Amino acid sequence: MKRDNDAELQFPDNIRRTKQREEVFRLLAAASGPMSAVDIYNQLLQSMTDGNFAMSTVYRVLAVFEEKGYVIKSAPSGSDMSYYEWCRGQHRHYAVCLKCHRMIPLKRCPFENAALDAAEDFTITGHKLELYGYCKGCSTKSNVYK
Amino acid sequence: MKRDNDAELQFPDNIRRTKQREEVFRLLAAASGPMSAVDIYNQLLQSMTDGNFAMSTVYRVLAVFEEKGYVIKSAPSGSDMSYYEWCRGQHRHYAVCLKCHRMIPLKRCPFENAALDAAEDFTITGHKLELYGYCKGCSTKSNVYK
DNA sequence: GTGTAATTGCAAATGAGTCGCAATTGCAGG
DNA sequence: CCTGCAATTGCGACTCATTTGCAATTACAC
Repeated sequence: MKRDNDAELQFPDNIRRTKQREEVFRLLAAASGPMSAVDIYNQLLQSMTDGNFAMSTVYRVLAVFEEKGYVIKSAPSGSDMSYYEWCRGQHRHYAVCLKCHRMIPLKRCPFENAALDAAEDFTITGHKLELYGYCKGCSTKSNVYK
Repeated sequence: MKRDNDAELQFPDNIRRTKQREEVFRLLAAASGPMSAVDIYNQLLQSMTDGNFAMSTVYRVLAVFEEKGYVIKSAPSGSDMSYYEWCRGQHRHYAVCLKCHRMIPLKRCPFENAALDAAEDFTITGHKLELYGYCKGCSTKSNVYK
């Protein structure tokens, strides 16, 4: 009965604890899928009746989490903003609904199993794949470019 | 010797011809990969010593091309802007360099051939896959949601 | 407790992309 | 070739997600 991404997520101990960061962590840990910064901000405004929360703080907290490798930032085409997800180990793919923009996690990575039956009840009309890494020039030279 | 995406690209005949559209078409047809609107704008400024070119025109021309299905718009994560590519038939995947952001076309679609050896001389450190389509709710209801 | 560096709130800046509007241009029909 | 009107363009102002400068606040080691 215990899902493997439920209650066992802990606030990372190599990151300075602040109320704001704990709140963002709490939301991301409880979320079923990626959230936008605005999503997070709005939910934060509701749950916090005391201190204020600045939008810029949300972005900065997310940036720290991402930099430390706890959060994955992604920007599905069709949406003009980024989505953030607490990283739970195994890499994930999503089926993005063209209409409501919901991101539905795939049951498994299609590269391991080409069946592509994706999530249940999802009509696939297209897909997008991007590989990341370094091209010949960039993998030999050091990190100079921009 | 004749590459299949070389000289045989024609300006579409179901689109009104203007100097600006022809120029954008010329650039995209000559490009080896996707270009950003800013790329296009800058190259246009150089090659055209006569009339002026507005950034908004570039966006509008690209929008028309995309709407008619001649151009594919994409936004690789890590870059905060969109890239446009003249559509040459078969769908394409790219290896995106994390450093210089160049988009290098894959020799074939990894879904057809899982080898994933990608372009030559490219070190893959990760990949991103997105499926597009409609979730259960959206595929049954009509197009109301935003 | 105290001090200091890290973090935050705020407000202003940025930058890609969009939009309204008046001036220009493509092109169908004479 | 000329005319007229709808489509297209240039311009500048605008939007909106995200970033940044700075002064005030806060976490946490000593």
